[in-house]
Amino acid sequence: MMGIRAQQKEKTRRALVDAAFNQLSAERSFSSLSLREVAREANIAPTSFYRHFKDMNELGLTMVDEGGLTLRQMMRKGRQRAEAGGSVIRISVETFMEVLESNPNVFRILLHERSGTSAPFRAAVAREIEHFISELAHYTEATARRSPELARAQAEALVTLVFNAGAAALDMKRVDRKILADRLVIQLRMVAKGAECLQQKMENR
Amino acid sequence: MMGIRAQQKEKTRRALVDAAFNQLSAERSFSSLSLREVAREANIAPTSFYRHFKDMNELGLTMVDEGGLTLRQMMRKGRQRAEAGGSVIRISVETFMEVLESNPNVFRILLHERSGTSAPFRAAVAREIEHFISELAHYTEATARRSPELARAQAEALVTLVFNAGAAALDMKRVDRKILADRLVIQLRMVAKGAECLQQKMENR
DNA sequence: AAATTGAGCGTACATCTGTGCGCCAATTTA
DNA sequence: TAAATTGGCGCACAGATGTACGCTCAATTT
Repeated sequence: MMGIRAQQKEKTRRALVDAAFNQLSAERSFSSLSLREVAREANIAPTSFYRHFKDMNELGLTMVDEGGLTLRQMMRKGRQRAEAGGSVIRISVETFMEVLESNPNVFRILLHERSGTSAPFRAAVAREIEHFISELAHYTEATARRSPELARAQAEALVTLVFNAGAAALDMKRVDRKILADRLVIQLRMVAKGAECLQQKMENR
Repeated sequence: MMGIRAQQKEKTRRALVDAAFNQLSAERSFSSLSLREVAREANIAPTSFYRHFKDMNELGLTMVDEGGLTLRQMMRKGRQRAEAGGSVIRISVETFMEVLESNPNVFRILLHERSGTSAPFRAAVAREIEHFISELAHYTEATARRSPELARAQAEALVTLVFNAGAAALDMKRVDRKILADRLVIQLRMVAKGAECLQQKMENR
């Protein structure tokens, strides 16, 4: 059991993380947040921030980690739905868009810091996305008898397209998001179909 | 003819733009530059900055415009080379990587501000990239008899993959860039081949 | 030759930032 | 019950930032 003291600490720590997430938006990136702003939003004194995080970077990396968690939950959800049958691509895109919509700021930090100015951040995001890619590559390799290299290239392309669409979808209204999602499905099918063709071509010689 | 006075003005204006470009790096984005830093690097007083730009945003948009110019020059160069024959995809990727290598900071601002926090910036970059996409879509529509919708989706996918690879290539050594470029070529072929298949499928019913 | 213009500078100011220091009060430990 | 720990606070400071204002002086116009 957690002492009343540790509970309170955990509570304000969450308040800090939540405050940071809540300040994110289309026009506000994590790196543009100041320690004081976050502390203000969390209703603590600026100096109290240090009781929880060494600096803003540490807070940010914590947030990226939570993003990774969301990503993995999303994968699980997608896999469950796919088991019920239907177009894997379509189901995956739908799942992605749903999760994106209910956790916009989690994706904001992932998508933005992926190409941000902090090497540790980029590495952390890359690591999370790498999960995605390798899992996908493994799946394709197994179910479609794809060669490892081709499976890898295919998975990368798919993930690139999905995340890119995600970044674009973040600031769209529902209607436009639907159009985007439909186009994304087509693009993913292109990659899948094309990979299949390339695979056959390689086998026939 | 330009008076000696206008010449001098143009000269320090360029100094400002160049100073800003030169400060960009993997760990330094445009939005993290301060007016004073840029002025310092350009060897002018901070307040003199205003003789040339209303604020940092205006400077940034100027830089994005120059980026658009670079992009269009790249397209021309690629088209010329492609006329000589050979794999269009491979030639395009090679051209892209060359231009990327010799103008890293031009691409930095394009690639970063594409998903940045300033709506005007995002719009400006999107406009430049849209050139790319529509030109490519038109080309595919004409030479491969692709339907407009499919051509558009295909072009978008291609451009997404290319620019994404470009962002990743920016901070790589030459060797890794080569590997990346080869994989990119494969991915682009997937899209091209897949689009072809989808097109045929649509026609056969 | 005289008057006007304008690029560039220095000073100044209000505002914001991160963070060191010492205190308090409540919880935890001894 | 006494002592130690620690989350949270206020104060204070140095440094950086954007920008308003007014000056200078060379180029340009009249």
